[in-house]
Amino acid sequence: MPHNHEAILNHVKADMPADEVLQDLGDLFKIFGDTTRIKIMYALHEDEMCVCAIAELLNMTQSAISHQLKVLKAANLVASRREGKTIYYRLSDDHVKSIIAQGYDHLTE
Amino acid sequence: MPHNHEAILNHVKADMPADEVLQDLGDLFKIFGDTTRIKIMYALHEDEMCVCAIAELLNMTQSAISHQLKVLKAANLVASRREGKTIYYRLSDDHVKSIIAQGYDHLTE
DNA sequence: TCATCATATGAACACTTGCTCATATGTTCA
DNA sequence: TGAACATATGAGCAAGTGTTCATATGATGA
Repeated sequence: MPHNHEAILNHVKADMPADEVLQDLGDLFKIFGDTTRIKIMYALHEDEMCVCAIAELLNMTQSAISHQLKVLKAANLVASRREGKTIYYRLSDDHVKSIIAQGYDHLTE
Repeated sequence: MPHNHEAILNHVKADMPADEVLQDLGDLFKIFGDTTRIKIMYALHEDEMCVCAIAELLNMTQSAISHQLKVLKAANLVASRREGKTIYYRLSDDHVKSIIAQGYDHLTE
């Protein structure tokens, strides 16, 4: 007969967050899981930047950057302000920096 | 004429990690960007578990779990030990917990 | 109001990804 | 050695994702 895990399962189940929370967590990290978005967030690390500057920095299309900024904004990872024709993007809070830093730590060990 | 970003670009470029590092960072977070893997890591949060227990907990195929454990192991996020026929998996370091915790913080604000 | 710059958006396509199914590997015990 | 259990693996497929291309929206200044 297959072995039994009743004890462990009951214990772990009790500590498990709701499915919805875990789904949201996955969705959040999915956003960090793309090099272009990582680069954008890194670029905004110290200062705000306009869309075309980011595009020039990453040597990518304005459209591609704009699409990604939309994703980042929807996840509350970046915020923006308009100044004339130009729109400046910045990181919306410090979690971005901490998350990336933790990831970096894991890599460099 | 389009506006100029020379100053900002030079500044940001200097602080930008190598492309390879950013690629690795993206690849790492990509692994956190899946609900099944998040659940597995959460399940291992406190204690090691064998494959079939995880499968039972998540109500998923043994094969599906095994495939994901392989991904997690390749990224050094989990480690395993054999005990007879059973193989127990555990988190390989504390970064997993910190990364998930940071993500959780971002969500609950 | 018209031309130009800055950004956003939608459709389409190539590429990736996670699961399933079938099967292989590895271990134990009789 | 063979049967049963635990896990791993490979191929295949449906669903998701990031970029491009064309075009739309919005703002400025002449």
